[in-house]
Amino acid sequence: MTKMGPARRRGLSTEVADEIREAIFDGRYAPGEALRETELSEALEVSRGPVREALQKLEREGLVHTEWHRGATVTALSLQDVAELDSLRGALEVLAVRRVVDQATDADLSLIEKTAAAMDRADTPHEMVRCDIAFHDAVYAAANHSRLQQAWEAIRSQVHLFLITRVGVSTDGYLEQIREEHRDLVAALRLGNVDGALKLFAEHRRHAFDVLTKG
Amino acid sequence: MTKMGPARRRGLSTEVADEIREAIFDGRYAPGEALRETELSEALEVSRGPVREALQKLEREGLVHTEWHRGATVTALSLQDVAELDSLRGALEVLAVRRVVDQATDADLSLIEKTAAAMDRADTPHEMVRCDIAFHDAVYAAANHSRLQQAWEAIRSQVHLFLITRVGVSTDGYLEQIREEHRDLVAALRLGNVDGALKLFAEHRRHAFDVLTKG
DNA sequence: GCATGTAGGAATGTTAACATTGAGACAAGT
DNA sequence: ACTTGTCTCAATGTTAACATTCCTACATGC
Repeated sequence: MTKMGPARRRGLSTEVADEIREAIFDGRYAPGEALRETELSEALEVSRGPVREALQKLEREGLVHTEWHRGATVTALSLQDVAELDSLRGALEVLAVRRVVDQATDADLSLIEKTAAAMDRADTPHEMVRCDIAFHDAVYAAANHSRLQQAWEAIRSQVHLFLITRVGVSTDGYLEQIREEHRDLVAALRLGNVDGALKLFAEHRRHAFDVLTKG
Repeated sequence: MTKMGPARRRGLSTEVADEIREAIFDGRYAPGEALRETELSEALEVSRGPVREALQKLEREGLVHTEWHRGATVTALSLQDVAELDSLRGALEVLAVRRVVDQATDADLSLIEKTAAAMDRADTPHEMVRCDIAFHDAVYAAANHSRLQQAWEAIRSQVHLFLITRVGVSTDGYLEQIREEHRDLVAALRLGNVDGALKLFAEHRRHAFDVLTKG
């Protein structure tokens, strides 16, 4: 255990980015909609400088798309986009799971377990999506690989967006099924069985992906 | 063949980023050195706005590291950093090679071949590094996967940096050896043998990595 | 009617001035 | 000698005004 963590300031652009990101996840900005700098700067009561930096940050998360002198629009994921997310996520998770099984500490695994347990207290699909993402965050954190984590963060928000759209076609037993899946994932990681864990993670992704292609 | 490509403007920040990137690769800024906004804006004769955006862009490439109110410094790669680059690159290349073998067009393969052939005209190690990077660029481009390409771009400059440092410990037959390796890689992709190609790419990475750990 | 040309306006790109922060130097106290 | 407090100043964070670009609507010509 470290006695203290870093106490760095965050800056306005970071907070602005957080605000906008939440607004998008809440549906206050729909996919394809324009994010005007002037509008945002007035609403958040900051100048356009930090807003521009925030939009750049969101662009590198793939949440918005910007073009020269045309401003930013909320990303609208096509079927091909979702397929790309699925395959890239697969490549990253293989590495992540391998490292977790190989070298994760008991404290790391406990943290992952905690995020899985938090799903029991989620009663809305939106809450569940947050927990799902938090779970994978914990897995990548346990992998102890800063660049891998960075690569995950570059698609994290897009996966979040995708999972939210999936909520629209979710069935009744959906919440409980997700909870069970994650319990299995944790168990596999605890056991240290690489192949088994990889298989379960692959199935987990497949379930998420299939719902969209079939629905 | 497309008759015309997009004709988009680039903006100052993009050009500033290019300038700084080249300066770093040329060694005009050493790893660990500070990149002052005021200094850059005066040297490039632009205001600090575009410089800030450029530095943000370079940060997402991992070429510089910035902290709150402390400015940007050129990334200094530790041994662990290089190990991270190696493993992440491996995960990405597996996906890339699979897709290239599966679905690359003949035109794509020709482009890859061209970059490998360009190595014959490279006589300095620095030139060779450029060609090496260009080769892998072509592979990722042929994979036809925008997010995979983006993930590669997030570590591309760091790999470039790493390969440049390797130049310092290169032996005599180094240039010709690299050329031969890439000829083999192209041949494997042409043949469409996934496992063979994957193995060769893994060896290629291993060669680069070993030189540093042993040297 | 369709294509082309041309203002008008709104949004982004860029700049320069102002505000805030942090690192180093130096002095005083213990 | 080592710590602690203060000061200074240079660099970054933020702001608001200015310049440029693009989209829209309307007019013009065929």
